[in-house]
Amino acid sequence: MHAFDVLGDPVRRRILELLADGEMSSGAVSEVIGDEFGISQPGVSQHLKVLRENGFATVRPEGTRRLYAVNSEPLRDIDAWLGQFRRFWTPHLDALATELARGKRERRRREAGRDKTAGDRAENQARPPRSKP
Amino acid sequence: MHAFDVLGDPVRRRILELLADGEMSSGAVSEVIGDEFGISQPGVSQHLKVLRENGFATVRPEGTRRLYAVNSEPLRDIDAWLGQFRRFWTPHLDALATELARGKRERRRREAGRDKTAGDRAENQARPPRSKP
DNA sequence: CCAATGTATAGCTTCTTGCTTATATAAGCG
DNA sequence: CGCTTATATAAGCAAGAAGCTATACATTGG
Repeated sequence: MHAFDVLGDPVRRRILELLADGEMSSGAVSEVIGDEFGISQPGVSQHLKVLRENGFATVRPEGTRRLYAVNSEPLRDIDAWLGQFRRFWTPHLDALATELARGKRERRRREAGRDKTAGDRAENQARPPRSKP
Repeated sequence: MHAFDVLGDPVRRRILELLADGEMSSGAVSEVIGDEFGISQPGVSQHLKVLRENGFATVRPEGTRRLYAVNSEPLRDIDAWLGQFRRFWTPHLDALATELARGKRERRRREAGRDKTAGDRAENQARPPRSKP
């Protein structure tokens, strides 16, 4: 199962949010999730299993309980994947300068007289700014 | 459909990667994807529809073709959600200092003599570093 | 050892999704 | 115009995922 599939489920996302505040027992998670989403203990347990098996969470037995905690590695992978798009909303300063000086004007010219469509969006024309100019 | 579900599919992720290099016609995308994943033109078209309807891509008709481009907003949303976990792998400097001075030693003491288990992972004990100490 | 508590697994059902083939729409060209 | 090319939609099917109930396993306290 791919990392993105794991995060595709709202219950699992919520569980991770809970774990982000520190370790939590399976039971404690079940209670909150059961409350918020109305699903049974086995249901939650299965989600925990998915998180576990895909490296999003680690477990530590403590007596009869099982304490879950976030493991961030897969999240970091996702972050890395996202990295290749990050330039779309955090352009480098020089790229931004180029944008302002050249792109916008040119774009505006092309659009003159047309009605407002999706074509307005910056990334529609944006070529990737070279990383090392 | 949630943003994470959209990215759950490898074909859609790949399409976004293609679009990240600039606009591409539906047909061009279909060709590459069909090649790489062995799926039909309608199959690709449906994926493009999902990307479109969920705001990951915009379309611009040009003659008989349809040019697709990345729209980064939903990606930014994902990036934002990921933000609440980013501290796990990029601790603030002051938090890092605290870590080094206090956490590590304490942790090591607690672990002394135990066998190597999942408990070794930093985030297992990690409480969220206060954002503004 | 037994019962109680905490947690996980099994087996089943239902809903969703990602394909496929076939067909519709739409623009360009002779 | 009608044909071709580019793209989208429709309908149907198969696989997988998420939920449920019932049950098994494990630790602990009496």
